[in-house]
Amino acid sequence: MTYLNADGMKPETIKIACSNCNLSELCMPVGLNSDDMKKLDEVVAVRRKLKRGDVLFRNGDSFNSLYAIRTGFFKTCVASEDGREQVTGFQMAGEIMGLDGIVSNHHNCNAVALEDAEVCIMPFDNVEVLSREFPALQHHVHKIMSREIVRDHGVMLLLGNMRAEERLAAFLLNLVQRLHARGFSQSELILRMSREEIGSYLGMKIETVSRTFSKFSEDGIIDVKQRNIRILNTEALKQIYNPQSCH
Amino acid sequence: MTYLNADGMKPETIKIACSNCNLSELCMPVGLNSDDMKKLDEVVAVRRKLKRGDVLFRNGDSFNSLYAIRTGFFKTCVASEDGREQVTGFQMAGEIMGLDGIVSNHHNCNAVALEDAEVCIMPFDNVEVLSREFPALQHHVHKIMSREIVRDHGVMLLLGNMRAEERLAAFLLNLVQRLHARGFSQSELILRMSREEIGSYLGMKIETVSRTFSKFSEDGIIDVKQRNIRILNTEALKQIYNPQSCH
DNA sequence: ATGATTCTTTGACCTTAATCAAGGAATTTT
DNA sequence: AAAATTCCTTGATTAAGGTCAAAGAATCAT
Repeated sequence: MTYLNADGMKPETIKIACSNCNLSELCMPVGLNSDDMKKLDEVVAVRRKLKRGDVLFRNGDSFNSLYAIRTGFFKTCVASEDGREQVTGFQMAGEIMGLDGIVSNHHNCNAVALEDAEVCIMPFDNVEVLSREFPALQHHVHKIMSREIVRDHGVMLLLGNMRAEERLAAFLLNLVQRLHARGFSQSELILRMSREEIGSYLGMKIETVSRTFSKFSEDGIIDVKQRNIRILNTEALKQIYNPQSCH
Repeated sequence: MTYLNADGMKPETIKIACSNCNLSELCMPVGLNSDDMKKLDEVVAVRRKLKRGDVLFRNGDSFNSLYAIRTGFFKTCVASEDGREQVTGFQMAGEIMGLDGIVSNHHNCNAVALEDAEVCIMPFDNVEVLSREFPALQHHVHKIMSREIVRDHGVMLLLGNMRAEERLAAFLLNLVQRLHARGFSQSELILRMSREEIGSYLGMKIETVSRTFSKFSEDGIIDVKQRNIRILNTEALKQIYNPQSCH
C-alpha cells in the first residue's frame, strides 16, 4: 500500500483558489450548470481568519460545521485522560477538518493553526441538505471521509510497524508530495510544526526526531536548517521508507 | 478522551437481530413509518455467509458495497509494500466494513472472517440513492464514517503514546465492552484472533503480547486459558490503561 | 488416533529509542 | 539591545520491547 496524500491527490499542481481547491470540489462538484453552482456556493456560510496558535475548535466543543482550509497550516490532536497528546494529522490548504465531530455532535480533537490561516466555515446542516439535492456533492463528502479513514490506516501502519527513520522518511515524503501538489517545490519545504509536534505525530520523542534529522543530514539525504528542509536525495528517502524495493 | 467502542455505543445490551442491530439502524433510522421502512429494506441486496478464514474483500478489489456484520467476527488489515501487515481493526456484529473503498473505488484493506460469519451486502449506490431520500439514513451514514475516524484516532493515540501493558489493557477493556453491549459477559471473553493478530493491531510482537498476558495473569488481573480470558479485576485493568486516574 | 502443523509460552540476549542532562541557537518579550 | 523563553541538538545511560531459540500445547489433516 502507498502512503497516500491526506487528500489522496496525485502530486500534480493544483492551484489554491476558491474555484480550484478541495473546498471548491466540495462546493462545486464537476458537471453542474452555473445555477446549480450558485446554490452550492451556499454551503459556505462565512470565512474565518486565524492567527498562529489560534484554536479553531477544541475537544468537547459542540459540532456545527466542517472547515475547509483556504490558507495556512493546521494540526489536529487528541489527548489521553492523563494528558498525553497525540497529533493525529497536519492539514494544509484544500483539506477538510471537523469530520470527527459528526458522530457525537461534539468535536473529538483540537484543531490549532500552526501559521496564520483562513478557513471556510461550512455548516454541516447545509452540507447535508445540499448533498441530498446534488448527488455529486453527496459522493464528494463520502469520498472525503473515506479518504480520512484510509489515511488514518496508513498512519496506523506507520506507528505499528515502522522504525524511527522509516517514520520520518515517510513523513517528509508525504509532506513534500502534498506541498508539490499545491505548486510548491518538490525538494524544499518549511516545517510549520515543531520537532515535538512531529514526534507526537510519529510516536517518537523529540530527541529521537532531532537525532534522526541529524542522521539524514550527515548521510547527505537532506539539508536541515532549523525548520527549512531541503531534500537532496529523494530516492534514498524512499529507500529508507520502503526498504524492500531493491532498485 | 475515552477509548470508544468501534460502534460508539454505550455498553447497554443490544440484541443482534435485523430489526435491532447497527445495520438495522442503517436500514431503518428511527422516526420512519412502515412504508418508508419497507423501502429502506432495499438497501440490503443480499446476504453472504463466510467460513472462518474466508476473505470478504481484498486490497485492490473494486468497491461496490458496504458490509454489515450479522454474525461472526472479522479483522481488517493493510500491508506495506514490503509485506509488513497492520491489523487496523476487529469488527463484530452490527459493525460496518468497506468504508475505505469509497474514495478510490477500490478497497484499501483486506477483510477476513475470524470465525464463521454472515454479512449483509449493501450496494453503495443504493445507500447513496436512499440517503438522498431519507435524511435520517444520510445522517446515519455520516455518523458511521465519523465514528470510524474517531476510533482510528484513538488507535493512533494508543500506538503513539502507550506502553505494551497499557495497550493490551485498553484492548481487552474495549473488546469486553463491545461484547457486553451485545449481551455477552462483562468479564469473560473468547478471543477470536491469534496473539499475532493482537500484536499486529497493537504494534507489538507476539512474544510481547504473550508475556503481557502472562504478567496480567501472574498479577491476578485476568485468567488466561488459551483464547479464553476471564477478567478478574476490571479496575486494575482500567488503572493500567489510565495510570493517572487516582479517583 | 497419530503425526504434522500451527500457535503459544518462556528464557537469554540485543537493539532501539526513551530518559536524563546540559548547552547552544533562535525567537519573543521587555 | 538585552533578557527571557522556547526550541533544538548532542551525549551518556537506561529501559522497554524486539530478536533468536527452543519447547510445550493445541489444532488440523491423514
